[in-house]
Amino acid sequence: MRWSRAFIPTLRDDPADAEAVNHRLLVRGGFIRRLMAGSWSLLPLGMKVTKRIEQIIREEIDAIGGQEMLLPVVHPGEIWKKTGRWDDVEGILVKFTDRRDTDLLLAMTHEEIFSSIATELTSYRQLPQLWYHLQTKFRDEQRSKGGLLRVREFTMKDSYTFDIDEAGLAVQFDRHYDAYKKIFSRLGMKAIPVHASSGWMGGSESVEFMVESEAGEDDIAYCPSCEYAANTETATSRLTPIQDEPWDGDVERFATPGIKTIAALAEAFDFAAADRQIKSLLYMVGDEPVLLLLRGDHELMEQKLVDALETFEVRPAHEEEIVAALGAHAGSLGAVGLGGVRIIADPALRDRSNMTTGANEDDWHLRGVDLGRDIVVDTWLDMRLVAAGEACPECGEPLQVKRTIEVGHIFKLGTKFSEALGISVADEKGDERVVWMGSYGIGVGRNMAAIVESSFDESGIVWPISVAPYEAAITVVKMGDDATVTAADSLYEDLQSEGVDVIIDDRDERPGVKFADVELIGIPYRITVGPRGLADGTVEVMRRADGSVESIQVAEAASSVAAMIRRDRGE
RNA sequence: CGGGCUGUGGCGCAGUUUGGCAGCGCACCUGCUUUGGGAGCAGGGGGUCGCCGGUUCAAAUCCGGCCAGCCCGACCA
Repeated sequence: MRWSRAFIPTLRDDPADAEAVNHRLLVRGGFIRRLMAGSWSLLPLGMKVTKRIEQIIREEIDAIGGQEMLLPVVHPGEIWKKTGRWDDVEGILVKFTDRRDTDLLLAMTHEEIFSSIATELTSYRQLPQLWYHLQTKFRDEQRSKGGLLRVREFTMKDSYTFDIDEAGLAVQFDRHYDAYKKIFSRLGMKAIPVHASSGWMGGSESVEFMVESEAGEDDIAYCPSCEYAANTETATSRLTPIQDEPWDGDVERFATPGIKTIAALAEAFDFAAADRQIKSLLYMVGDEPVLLLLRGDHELMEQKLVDALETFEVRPAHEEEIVAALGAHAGSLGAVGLGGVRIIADPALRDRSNMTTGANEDDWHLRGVDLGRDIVVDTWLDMRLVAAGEACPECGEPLQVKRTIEVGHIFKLGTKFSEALGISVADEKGDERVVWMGSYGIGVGRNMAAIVESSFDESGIVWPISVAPYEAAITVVKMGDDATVTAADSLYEDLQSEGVDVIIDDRDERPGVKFADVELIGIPYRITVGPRGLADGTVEVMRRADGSVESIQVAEAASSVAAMIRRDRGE
C-alpha cells in the first residue's frame, strides 16, 4: 500500500471526548470513527486489524473441529419466547415488529438460532458438533463506554457445541478452553482464566478470560501462589475465625442518635468494631422484601445473590419499602426478633455472638446479639465480596484483586436450550436423548481494544506483529530526492516479494510527520530510507516494540527485515 | 436509569458573565522555498454556533423545551 493513496486520517490532537487509551489511540490513529454512542465504523486500518484477529480466531476454532456458518442478525421473537428470553432479558434486547406486526429482535447472541438448526440433528452418530460464526450482535447497553471496550453493536465469534452427554460437553468445553488460551496468546495478551457467574446465559459452569487493565470493568481475585482465580462475582476466600468476647446478658438496646453508618457506630462505641457489627441490607427480590445480613466490614456482591436466587429481579429496597417492612430507616436496621421477612445471612456470621446491630427503630441499636439465639436465619448464603489480602480458599496465601477486561467467556449450557427447543437425538438404543450444549464467545472489537490497552506508549499503539495493520512501513525521508525514492521503491517491491505486508510512506511530508504517524498507528518495523543513510549505502530499521535501531546495507535490507518478521511471526 | 460535565468549520479550542461584523491554532487548496523528529513565506476556501420555539431593533450569547456525546454509579463479549 502507498500511504499517499491510503485513507489513514490520523489526528494531531487527542479527541476531546476520549478518555480510555484504546479510544484515544484508535481514533487518533484513524482506525475507527464513532457513529453514535457505542457504535463505531471500522476505517481501513481498523478493518485490517479486525480481519487479522478474526483469522486467528478462525484458525484456532477450526483446529478444534469448528465449522463456520453465518446466521442472521434479525430473529423472529417466536423462538426467543420458547426459551423464555424474550421476556427474561429486558432492556438490552432490542425488539420491534415488521409490517405484518410480527415480533422481531436484533440478535444479542445466537443460542436460539443455532439451536433451531440443531433440531435437524437426529442421531447420536452425528454428535459431537461444533458450529460457529462471526456475526454482529446488538445489545442496547444502558451505558456504553471506554471506546471499543463496551459498545452496543459489535462482532462476536460465538461457537456452540452439541453433545450426547455431559462428558462430551466437558470435552468440548476443555477444547475451547485450550483454544482460547492459544488465541489470546497469539493476540499478544496474557489472559487469565477465571471462574465466573453465568449471568443471563444460565448453565452450570462458566470460565471468563481476563486481561489485566485499569480500563477494565471486572475485578478478579487471584492467588499468586496457587492457580486460584475467580471473578469477584463468584470468588470466595478463607476468613480468620473471630473469637467473640463472652457476653452473658440479654440483648441490650442503646441510643445512637444521628449514627447511620457502620463506620460511625464503630467510631462511637469501642465494643462495636466493624467486624463485630451485623450489616443489614433490605433488598427486594421480585415483590418480596428480603433482609440480607453481612459482617459489618464486608461488602455485598449482588451477583452472588442473583445467581443463588436464580432471578434477575433483585434490587436494593427503596426508602419507603424499608420503612414499610422494618419500621425504621436505613442506618438502624436489624434482624433481631423480626418476623415475616425472609432473612438471608452470610456464613461469616455463623456462630457469632456479642454482636451489634440496628434495632429497627431510628437512632437505636442493639448489643449483645447472638446469631444462634436472637436471629432466625432462613438461608445461609455466601454473598460477600472478596477483598484483597484475604486468604486464598485453595492454599491460604493472600489473594490479590486485579482490575481486568473480559476478552472471552465460555459456558456449559447443559440442556436448558435443548429442552426448551426440543433438540434431541436417538441414542444407540434408539431412545430419544436431549443434547448437551455449550456456548463460547469472543468479542472481536473488545479484543482489539484490549490489545491496545495492554500495549502502547507515549507515541501511540504498539501492535503485536500478529494483528498489526502492516508488518513494516518504509519511511521515505525526502520525496524530492530521486535516489531516495528509487531506493525506497525498490525496497518496497522486494519486501512484497518476501511476503511482507508493507506500506510505503510516499507522502510529500516532512520526516517528523511521517515518524509520528507510523509510531501512532503502531507498525512493528519502520525502515527509514533517506539521503543520509544512502550516502554510505544503508537504511535504518527501527523496531517499534523497544525502539531499537539498526543500520542495514541497502542490498540486504529486504531479506533481513523479512527474516526478522518471519521470526516474530513464529515461523 | 440516577448524578456531573459538554455541544461553535475536519480536529483542538476562545467568544456566552455584560446580546451588537463568528474568531484562533492545526488540518485543507494554490505558489515558491524546504525535507533524518509534527517547516517557512505569500495568497485562498470552508461554519444553519446541536435542534425547535420564545424574548429583542438585534441572539453563539438571555428564557423554555428537546436531542446528542463524555465521565461517575447499578448491567456484560
